[in-house]
Amino acid sequence: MTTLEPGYDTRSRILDAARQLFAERGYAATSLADIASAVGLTKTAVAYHFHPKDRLAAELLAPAAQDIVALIESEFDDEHAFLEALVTFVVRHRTIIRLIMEDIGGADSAPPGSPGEVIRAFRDCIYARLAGPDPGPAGRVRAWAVVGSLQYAVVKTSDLPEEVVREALLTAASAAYGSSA
Amino acid sequence: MTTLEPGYDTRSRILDAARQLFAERGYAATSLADIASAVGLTKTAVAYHFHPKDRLAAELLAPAAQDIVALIESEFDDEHAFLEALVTFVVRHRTIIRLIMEDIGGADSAPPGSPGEVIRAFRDCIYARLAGPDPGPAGRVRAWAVVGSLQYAVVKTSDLPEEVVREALLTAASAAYGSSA
DNA sequence: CGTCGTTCTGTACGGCCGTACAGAACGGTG
DNA sequence: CACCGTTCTGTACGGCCGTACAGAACGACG
Repeated sequence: MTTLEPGYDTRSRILDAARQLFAERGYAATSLADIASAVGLTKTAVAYHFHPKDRLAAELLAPAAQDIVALIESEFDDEHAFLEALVTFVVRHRTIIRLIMEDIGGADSAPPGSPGEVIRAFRDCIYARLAGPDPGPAGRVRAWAVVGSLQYAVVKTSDLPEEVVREALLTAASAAYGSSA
Repeated sequence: MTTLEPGYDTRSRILDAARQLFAERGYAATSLADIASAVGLTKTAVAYHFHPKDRLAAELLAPAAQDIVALIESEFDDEHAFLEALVTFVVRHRTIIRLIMEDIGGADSAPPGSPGEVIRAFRDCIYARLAGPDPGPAGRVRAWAVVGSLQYAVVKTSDLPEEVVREALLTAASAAYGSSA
């Protein structure tokens, strides 16, 4: 490990390939062999670096962790301020947003304390803030519509520059969010 | 088959269970054994009624087929009229909308002429109409946001009455869609 | 009663998955 | 040179998946 350039490290190359494949096909639909062939290795080589498959997801999710806790612990005076922070978060971590929104923690209950548990709590918290306390049917529909718009828009436009997506998404989401009145 | 009550037919019970499980977990994540245990049968019994697993999806998708072709072939003078028709379609077939939007036809290319091919063409057509001809970055983001809001809102509020969801969703989606100006 | 079609069970197969483990290649260090 | 940790290969295992096939149960029909 004389050359410490992180971009050419095998671990980093695996992480990059995994991030892209997870974003395209989802976590469960991407096998270790898929990732391995994308990097030019065997699946056992990938498994050597990331022992359970979960570690791959965990390592990809790690950079977003602080932003997650910042998002759920901060208080926002304006509802629009929260939405803006949420959009910023989603756009910044758009390459792994599918892992957060869909893949990690499906119907099966992960053991308590696992990353899946944390992610689910995060999602519930986001939804609760969007829907507000004791939401009516229209409020529920509206909150889920905002969540869906964030995820889809961000995942399907990964080729666009971050700032462009952020701007357009903020406009669309805040319009949908404020459509109750 | 003396008693022709369709509600108590085994085929119908399998279809109902499959529709619910597909909506909750997705197509690929639901095994024949899951469906079988939900109905109280073995997976081979389910496979007897629906020989390839695809037929299950095909049979669930069939009722929406005419609405699909009606939606992509009709001309709408107003953009808002198209959006209203789209919302109506999505809400009416909300129990299978996940199959259409996500599951059928992922990255792997289905053989031409298969249901997956038709579904993908349908999705592309919907997106093209939402995004308009030669869409800019903001237009792309906005179109995908609308698609995502439709799917999420409809899937996550399956317990609410259809008309309520339709009303609220139409408001939210049209607000997001018309947010360009 | 004998035969048939329908419906379901039991068993088994091949394929893909994640994982485990032994060992080869190789540069660094004594 | 001898030793060692790191990195990767090859092989193999168990588990779950969809599927195939033989046969039991059973009502319908002659």
